Amino acid sequence: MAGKPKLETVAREAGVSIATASQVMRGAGRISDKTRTKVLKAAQKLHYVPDNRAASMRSGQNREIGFVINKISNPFNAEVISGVSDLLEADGYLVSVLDARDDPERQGRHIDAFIRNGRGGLLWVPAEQTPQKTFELLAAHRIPTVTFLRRPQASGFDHVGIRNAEATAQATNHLADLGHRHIAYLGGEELTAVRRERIAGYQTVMAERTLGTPVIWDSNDIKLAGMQAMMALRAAHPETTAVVCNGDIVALGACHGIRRMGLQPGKEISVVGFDDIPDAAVATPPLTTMAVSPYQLGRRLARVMLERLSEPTGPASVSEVSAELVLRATTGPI
Amino acid sequence: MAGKPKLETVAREAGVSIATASQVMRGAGRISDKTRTKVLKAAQKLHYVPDNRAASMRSGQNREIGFVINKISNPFNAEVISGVSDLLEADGYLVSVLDARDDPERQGRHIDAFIRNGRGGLLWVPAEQTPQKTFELLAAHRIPTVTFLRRPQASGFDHVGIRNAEATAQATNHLADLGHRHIAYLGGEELTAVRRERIAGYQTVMAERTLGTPVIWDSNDIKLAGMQAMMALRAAHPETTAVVCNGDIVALGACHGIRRMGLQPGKEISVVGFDDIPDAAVATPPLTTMAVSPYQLGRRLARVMLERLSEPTGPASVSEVSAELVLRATTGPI
DNA sequence: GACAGATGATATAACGTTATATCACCATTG
DNA sequence: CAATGGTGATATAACGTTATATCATCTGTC
Repeated sequence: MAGKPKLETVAREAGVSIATASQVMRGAGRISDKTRTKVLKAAQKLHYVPDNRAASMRSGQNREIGFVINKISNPFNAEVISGVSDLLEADGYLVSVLDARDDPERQGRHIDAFIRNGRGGLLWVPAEQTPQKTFELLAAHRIPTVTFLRRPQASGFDHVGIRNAEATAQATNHLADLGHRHIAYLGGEELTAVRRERIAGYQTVMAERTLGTPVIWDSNDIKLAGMQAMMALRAAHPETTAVVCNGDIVALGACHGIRRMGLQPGKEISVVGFDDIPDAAVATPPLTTMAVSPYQLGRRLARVMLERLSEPTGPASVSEVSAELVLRATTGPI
Repeated sequence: MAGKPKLETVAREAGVSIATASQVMRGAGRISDKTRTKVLKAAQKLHYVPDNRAASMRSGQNREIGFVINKISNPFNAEVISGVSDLLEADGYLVSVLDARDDPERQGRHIDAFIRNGRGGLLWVPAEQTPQKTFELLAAHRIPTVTFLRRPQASGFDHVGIRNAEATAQATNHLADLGHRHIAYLGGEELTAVRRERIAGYQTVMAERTLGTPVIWDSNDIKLAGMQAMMALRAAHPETTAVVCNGDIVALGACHGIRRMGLQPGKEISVVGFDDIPDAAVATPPLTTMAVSPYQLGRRLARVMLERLSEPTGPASVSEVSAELVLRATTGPI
């Protein structure tokens, strides 16, 4: 029971060469049934666990996939992770998650470590303000990379995302159809790529249907902030009767704020969320929202990665998924 | 711009030996300032990134820490992860998260891959029904391991957890002090180690203060289930005027259920949660709960890991943190 | 029975680092 | 001036795999 058993230990125990033991362990080459079982028995007896570092270094292959994400606690992300790992694990890959918390510096460290360790592929929601350098690094090292949600400011990367503009346009149209004219956009803080797209969809409809002047109101992505922002927005623009929100968390906060003001979400003020997080359906009142199935999105992301891995040199693909309007109780006629 | 630059490429560019380049890169050995800058310049020019696999294989060191967890979306866990990585990253470690989703088989695969890749240390919330084999594997490979929250059924592992029995006893006492006698325990499904401890604390107080007969009611750990469970519990035991919950999510669901029945949380029925997740403070009404700072808990966890890493052979330590009763609006006199 | 072609096993050189030992050189000292 | 000791650089052998080439041995065929 001295040091860890290695291939050599197993080979000696089974009375074969290292090369043979190696071939048995990974089911390659031509090996007779007799020696195969001999080696497997020896490996089992010694509790042999192969060293992936040596293997991946020599073979240039690594079935470890990293997923760099920016808010691990977001239930939407959690579902995406489930979808991603279910599909990739079925193919023998392992997915490990790194939370960059939207800090480009932390993200840089993570990606650096990722390259250092010769991982097999990277799934990545690029942080806002990601320096060009990071993209170049990944390209230079030819790391199979699929960006997610946030379309990178660099070309040559596969991408899976949501049709954001289309979705908020649909939400705004829904509210306009109900008779609302003073519709505000609530949530988000900086002009992230995603938010820019969503705001664009909202503004297009506001202009096309000649509704009230667009109002865009910032809010941090937590419930409490959403509540305060809703109250401040209403104070500044009392004519507002509906809000399109940047996300469900803010939307739920907004509903809370509406009740705080003695009004009812879906009556005096209508609210549409985005994401359809689990809480949306059980909130009081249940939230009308733009839904994309995060689990399915995760599976799509995994599928794109598998394609990239099997065809490392093919052209970059971009696939975008439509969101669906889920009608619940927070929207109603004016 | 052919293959990836390696130490040899850098050394040649700088006109020194590989050994010298290696020493410069990791700041070891005796190197003159002149050659140091020469090598660093060459490395920068070539965009050299060291290969950690080779380094860790040779040196036997790896500053990658894995965190195997069971519900990545739980905001409590997310905060723990923040605390853990903040502390460990400051020491040059990298934390990657694997979600086992309480499936011992998936967990086994993750830990297996972890060992294969020779990671530096493991932070681990053992899944329920973790086979003894998994513990033995970790012990045999001498992986620095710290278990978290769930005390393992094996000895020799460092552990960081919460004083569960003490906490639920405090919650129950609080309700009893307010005059409640028929207090139920709501939430959880199987007799997990954590839940067993919490129920024990509840039962002890129920017996010591000769309150009503203890009622334990199962519920899945999602809001909707908590709501339904509360309504079913009340139907079966109409005398119940207070519930101690297994977690905040169930507690929030329970409050929802109470309102559904036309009653008010904190008036007709009191509710105490557990965890103090962000939503607890902003719910209507704000939730009384047993709080442990997950961020601080994460830092504690990281500190124990650092100690273990610096002292691989020391005796196993167990440290448990007390929870604190946070009074909000869901508890009141009978 | 000589030869081709399978079949099964093996020797050996990588993969890219780091640790150890060694070496050349120069300055100091008695 | 020989002996000592410090400084800066290097050669070399690991670390544990896998890929390639090679080598016996056996089977069947003419």
